Amino acid sequence: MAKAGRKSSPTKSNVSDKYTAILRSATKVFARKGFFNSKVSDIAAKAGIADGTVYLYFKSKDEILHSIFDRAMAEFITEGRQELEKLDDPLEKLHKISSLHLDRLGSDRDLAIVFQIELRGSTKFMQEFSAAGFAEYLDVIRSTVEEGQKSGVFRTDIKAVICAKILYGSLDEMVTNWILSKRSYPLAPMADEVMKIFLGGILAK
Amino acid sequence: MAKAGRKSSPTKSNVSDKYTAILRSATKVFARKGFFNSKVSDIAAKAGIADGTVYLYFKSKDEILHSIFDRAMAEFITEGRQELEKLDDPLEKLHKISSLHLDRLGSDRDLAIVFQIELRGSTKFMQEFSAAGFAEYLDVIRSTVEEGQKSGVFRTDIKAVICAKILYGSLDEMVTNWILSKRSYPLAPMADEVMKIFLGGILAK
DNA sequence: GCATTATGAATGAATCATCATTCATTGTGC
DNA sequence: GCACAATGAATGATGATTCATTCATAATGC
Repeated sequence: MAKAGRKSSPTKSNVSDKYTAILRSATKVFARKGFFNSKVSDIAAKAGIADGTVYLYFKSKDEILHSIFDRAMAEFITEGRQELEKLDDPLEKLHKISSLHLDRLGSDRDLAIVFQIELRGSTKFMQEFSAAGFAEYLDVIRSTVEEGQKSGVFRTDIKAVICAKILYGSLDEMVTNWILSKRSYPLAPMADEVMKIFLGGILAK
Repeated sequence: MAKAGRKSSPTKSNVSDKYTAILRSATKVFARKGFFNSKVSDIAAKAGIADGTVYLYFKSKDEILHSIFDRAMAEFITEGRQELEKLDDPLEKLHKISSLHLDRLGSDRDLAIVFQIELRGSTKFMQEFSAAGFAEYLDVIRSTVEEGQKSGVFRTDIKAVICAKILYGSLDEMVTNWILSKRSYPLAPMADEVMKIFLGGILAK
């Protein structure tokens, strides 16, 4: 049973069509049931294809999760770097990082769930994740902070690595909370709130 | 084959002995291989008992994970409240929260791994977690911040909930990083670093 | 004290369900 | 009618859970 009639499409398109259909479908299924509770047949069903077809595009269930991550992360980092290059002020850069982070995950709840929850569901993935994109991401923040310290905008009596972890941790927590919350609210605006505190601290002057 | 001779032990002790032995062993196994990749037989083996015995103490593998969490969280919250009652200054309270948080997890790596990684490995657990102790924990932080706002120590132009999430997120990130890092360093001292930034922000004056 | 029986904790082999993965078969475009 | 994509039923492995059985100890009767 095909999803919907599309037989006529003259382009031989569907080659990579199906690839992304599987990724999309898998993201939804993983988000809803968790990686280990998701059956490959669920993914296939939601993508409107047969179980076996999945294996024409992916070597294993694991590889699907990896691909979801690799794609999203690569895209995110690339786009991020581009945006950052346009800016000079380290302060503006940090702002941009925050809003990109929340924008991106805030606009795709399923992807956000896979990132926040499933990707961490095993130390195995975590370590691969950690080795790959994550460290890189933290490093972008860190070096931005250092820039700001050199230029005198930021305090120099604190360690840039710690700052980076704190900012990342704060954003991350915003996302996790947003995912778990029953109320639905826009995530992106939280960037300002986070920055307000991250920059100025919570002490009264 | 019994583990080792112990026939002579006169106390009938072992009743709850085995219960905690299983919990301890499970914490190790879960930490090392992840919940879904851990076999009940691994847990039993490490605890030095037969597979079936596990089911005399726990209804299911799930229940083991739950118990690990329930125990640790209850203990943590109780101890935390006690410590906080001794203090008046909201600022000191936040400090105490941070160091308790990092102390506790920093002194039991396996438990930390289960908390940071495994517990979040499924939205199911996450939501239960969220409903139970986690919300409560966040709330302790939030109300402490509010206290400080009323007494004038903290800025009033920021939302206490956000502050709470930021502090929690920051601590959480410190723990996660510590777990994933190959270098081993003491976690607890990070509390000061976090507080320095959380309180004062990163902007130069 | 000694033999005899009862208890229930502990065992671990067997059961049973669940899926990831494969592959013989069918369909399709050229 | 070929080359290749897609199918989905069958396969095989895995591992949680069960349960008939063992056995150390305790209780009882003498």
